[in-house]
Amino acid sequence: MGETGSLRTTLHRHGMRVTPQRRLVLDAVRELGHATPDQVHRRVRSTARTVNITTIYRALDALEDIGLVRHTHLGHGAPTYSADEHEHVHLVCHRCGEIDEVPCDLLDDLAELLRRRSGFELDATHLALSGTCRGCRGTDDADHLERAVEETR
Amino acid sequence: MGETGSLRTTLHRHGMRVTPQRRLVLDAVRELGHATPDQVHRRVRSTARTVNITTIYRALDALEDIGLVRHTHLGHGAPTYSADEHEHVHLVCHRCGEIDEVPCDLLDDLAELLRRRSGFELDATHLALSGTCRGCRGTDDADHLERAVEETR
DNA sequence: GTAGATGCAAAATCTTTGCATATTG
DNA sequence: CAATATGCAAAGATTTTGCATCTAC
Repeated sequence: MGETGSLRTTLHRHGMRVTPQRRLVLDAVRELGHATPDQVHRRVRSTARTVNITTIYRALDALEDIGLVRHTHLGHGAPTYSADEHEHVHLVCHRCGEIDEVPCDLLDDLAELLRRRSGFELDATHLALSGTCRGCRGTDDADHLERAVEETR
Repeated sequence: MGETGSLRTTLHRHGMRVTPQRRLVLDAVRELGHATPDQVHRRVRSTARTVNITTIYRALDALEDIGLVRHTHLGHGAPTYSADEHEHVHLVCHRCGEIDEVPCDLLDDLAELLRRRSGFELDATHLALSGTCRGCRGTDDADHLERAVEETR
C-alpha cells in the first residue's frame, strides 16, 4: 500500500487521477530500471493488451510532471525513463554503447563546484556521461593516437 | 589554408572527398557554436539554396566520423552538433531550457575518479549536465520543498 | 455529473534509404 | 574513368494532436 499510496496521493495533489494505465506504466518503469517509451509499452501490453502507445507517452509525461519518473538521453535514440528512486549516473560508452551505472555521490564535489561557480544546481540523478569504457579503451586509444600523430604532421 | 587544409587532409585520410557542401556544413557548425541539423541546414541554405537536408545529415555524419564535429543531446529534441575545437561542458536548465557553458577542465577531478574507479575514460567535450540554473533556483527550490514536506507527512 | 483520461486515427517531426545524376580526384 | 557525393522522393521511426468516448471521484 506504500507504493500505491504514494502514487495516489501524489497524483491527487496535482489534480490528476489514478488510472490502471498509470499504475502499469509506473510499475513497468520501476521493473525495467530504465526504458524507452516503446519498451514500457511492450511491458505494459504484456498485462493489458489494449493500452495504446499514446497513453504511454501521456502517462510518462504525467508521472514525470509529478516527479515519480525522470528521463535521460543515453544516446542517439529515444529517451529512457526511470523511477525517481532509481538514482545513479550512467556511463555511456560511445564506442560499444555499453551503459555502466555508478552512484550519484561521485558527483558531489562537481556539484558543489558548479553551485559556487555558476549558481547551477546539478541534478546528478538525470545524468548520462559519455566516454570510453574499460573494454574499448585499448582500441580507441590506438585509433586516437594514430590520428593525432598523423594530424601533427 | 590552415582550416581548409585540415578538412581536406582529414577527409582524404579517410578516403572521403572534399565537396562544397561539406565545407559549408563545417563552416556552419563552427559559426553556430552548436546547432541542430535543421539549424545547420538553414545556415547553409543562406549561402547555397539548393543544398538538401539529406546532405546535411550525411555531411554531419561524415564530419563526425573523421572527428571534426561531435554531437550532444542537450534536451528532449534533436541533437546539437559542434566543432571539435569548440570544447566546453553544457549546463542545461531543465526548467527554463537555458544553456550555459563552462570549461571542460572543471571535470578533471571527476574524470580521474571515474578512470580509477571504473576504468571509464570520460569525454568531457561531449557533455551536457542537467540541473537548475541560478535564475530558476528560487522557484524550483520552493516547489521541491513544498512537495518534499507534504510527502514526508 | 464533470473534469480529466483513454483509444484511435491522423498529422507532424525527425531521420534514413534507394536510385538516378552529378562531381571529385 | 571510377569511386563517391548529391538531390529528390519516398519510406521509416518516433512523438504529438484532435476528438469522441469512457472513467475516476
